[in-house]
Amino acid sequence: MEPTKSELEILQVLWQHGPSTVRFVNDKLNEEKRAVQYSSTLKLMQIMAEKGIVKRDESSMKHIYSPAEEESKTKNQLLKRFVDTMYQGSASSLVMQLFGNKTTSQDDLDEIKEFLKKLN
Amino acid sequence: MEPTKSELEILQVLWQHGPSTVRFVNDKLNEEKRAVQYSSTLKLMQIMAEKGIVKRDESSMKHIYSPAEEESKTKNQLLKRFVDTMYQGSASSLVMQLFGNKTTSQDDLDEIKEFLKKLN
DNA sequence: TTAAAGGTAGGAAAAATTTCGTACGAAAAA
DNA sequence: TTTTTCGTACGAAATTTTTCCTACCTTTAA
Repeated sequence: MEPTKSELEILQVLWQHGPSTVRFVNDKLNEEKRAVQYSSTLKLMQIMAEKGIVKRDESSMKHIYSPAEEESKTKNQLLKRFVDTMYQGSASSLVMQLFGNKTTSQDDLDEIKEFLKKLN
Repeated sequence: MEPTKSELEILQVLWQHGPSTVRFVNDKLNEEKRAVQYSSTLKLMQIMAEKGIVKRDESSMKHIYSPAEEESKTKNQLLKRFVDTMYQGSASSLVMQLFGNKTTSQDDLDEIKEFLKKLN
């Protein structure tokens, strides 16, 4: 299923820090993103559990949440959807746009070239 | 400002077909996307005009709507936001993901390699 | 000149998403 | 033991986004 914007923020935290409690996620959101009440984050994560976006380990009192799907799988899906809607499915169009963009750094370019070299 | 999902659909039509009437956009949406009432599309486009996402030529009875910003500018913004939220701003991560993605066609990959070669 | 077709405006409702107050239980500290 | 702290559950409200009904005007066709 499609994570919403806020749900994606929570997934980011889980991807970055591994399985976490609501408290931990909420702290990270407040540190890194914006002020949000504990009960809001809790509610959202409960909803995500219902939807099957995250799994929940209830064995201890502090429930531990983790992503239901592989990070790469979810990101691939979202990337594909983005390419489809924005570039009619043409990945190369996206890349050209990316590097026509002045804000994309030389470092990024170098990194990709390195990556491509290894690919052959 | 941030176009919503539905607003983006409308922008697509305007980008693809140039300045258009509500009727035309609504027809395209129904052909290409999903069933939607004329008055819904009208309302949305009115809102987009208020927000300044599109401009409106009211000189004739049939108002003509056109994107307020260049297609490439808007897409760049959205792409940048996508890279920032999904890949911590690392464009190279995105491209690597693209190459790992089975849904990206070989032709696309070749084209991207070609493009990157020419870049330096 | 009247009827029909096609246009805009605007409000209200519906749906989706997000936020948070409050109740209540368990654990930890006093 | 009592109080305080920290956790979940749940409902409801707020906000944002989307949909569409209806009124009313203009143009076109009969």
